[in-house]
Amino acid sequence: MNTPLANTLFALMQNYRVTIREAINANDLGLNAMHVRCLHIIAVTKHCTANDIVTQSQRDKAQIARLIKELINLNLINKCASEHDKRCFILTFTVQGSELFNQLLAAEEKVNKKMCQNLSPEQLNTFLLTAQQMIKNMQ
Amino acid sequence: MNTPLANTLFALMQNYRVTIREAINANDLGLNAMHVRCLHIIAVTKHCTANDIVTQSQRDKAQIARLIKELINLNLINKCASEHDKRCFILTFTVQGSELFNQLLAAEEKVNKKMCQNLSPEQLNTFLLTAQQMIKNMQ
DNA sequence: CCCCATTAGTTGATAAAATCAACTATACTT
DNA sequence: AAGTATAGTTGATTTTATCAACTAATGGGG
Repeated sequence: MNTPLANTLFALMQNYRVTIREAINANDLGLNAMHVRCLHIIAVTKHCTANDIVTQSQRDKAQIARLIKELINLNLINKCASEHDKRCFILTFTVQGSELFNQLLAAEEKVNKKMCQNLSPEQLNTFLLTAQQMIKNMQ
Repeated sequence: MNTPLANTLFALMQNYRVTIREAINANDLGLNAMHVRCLHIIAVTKHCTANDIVTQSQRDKAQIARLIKELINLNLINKCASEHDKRCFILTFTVQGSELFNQLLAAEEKVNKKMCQNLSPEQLNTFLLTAQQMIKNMQ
């Protein structure tokens, strides 16, 4: 946190967070970061269940259950019983939900573009590789 | 959050957070991330006041007031009235506090070393420069 | 010099987020 | 069929964060 590297990483993340929050403007819709995260997980997980979100997000299942309930109340997702396992509910986007999610993606893409301006593809690639090496180093 | 870059950054931060938490083991001492952050700010700010922490951390002053109270109760810092401005209290480390803070620094340094192994100084430098450019891009 | 706007810090109340534990219902194992 | 594991829900609680009101001190302008 006080090494130049950790400091820079923290600053970068903080900036990213603030910028993406503004860009997404999810607050106005009653969404917080965890809601957004859930939507992402639902989007990339086929036949996504609550439990998929729990394992991918590493959060408490009670918390996830409540987030899901809220997303359903906001009419962004549906849950329908799984045919194979009656304990599970499969989560899917509603029309509204996938519309909103596309807006999220567009906003994120915009922030990404902004963050990467003035950087060459090689620079970006090197950056990514270094970051990935760091991740490996810590495992 | 779903672009490769944002994803990698998130993963890196997540890893860093987990690793540093283990290394620091601050939980055992009753410290959370904000406590640690306060300690850092106190360490780098000469004649640090509660308000310095508020502005540097961007948190609510009520929250900071309570964190400070806790750090005092843990006997890690002292507050003594400022001579120049009777509204202010100057925060300083106790002996215990600076001992603990040095341990924190050592732990952070260790994690930093781990994170940077297998990376050349040039690679690290390029990484830092790119990250800093990104921060600039977002401002 | 005094009034008034500003600033530092504290406190109470409340909201938001996260965690724990108990519980139901279904599925799997043997 | 019985016991164990898994998915999800719910209530209670804890932890963090935020809002608003307040005291006390400062400092500038009339």
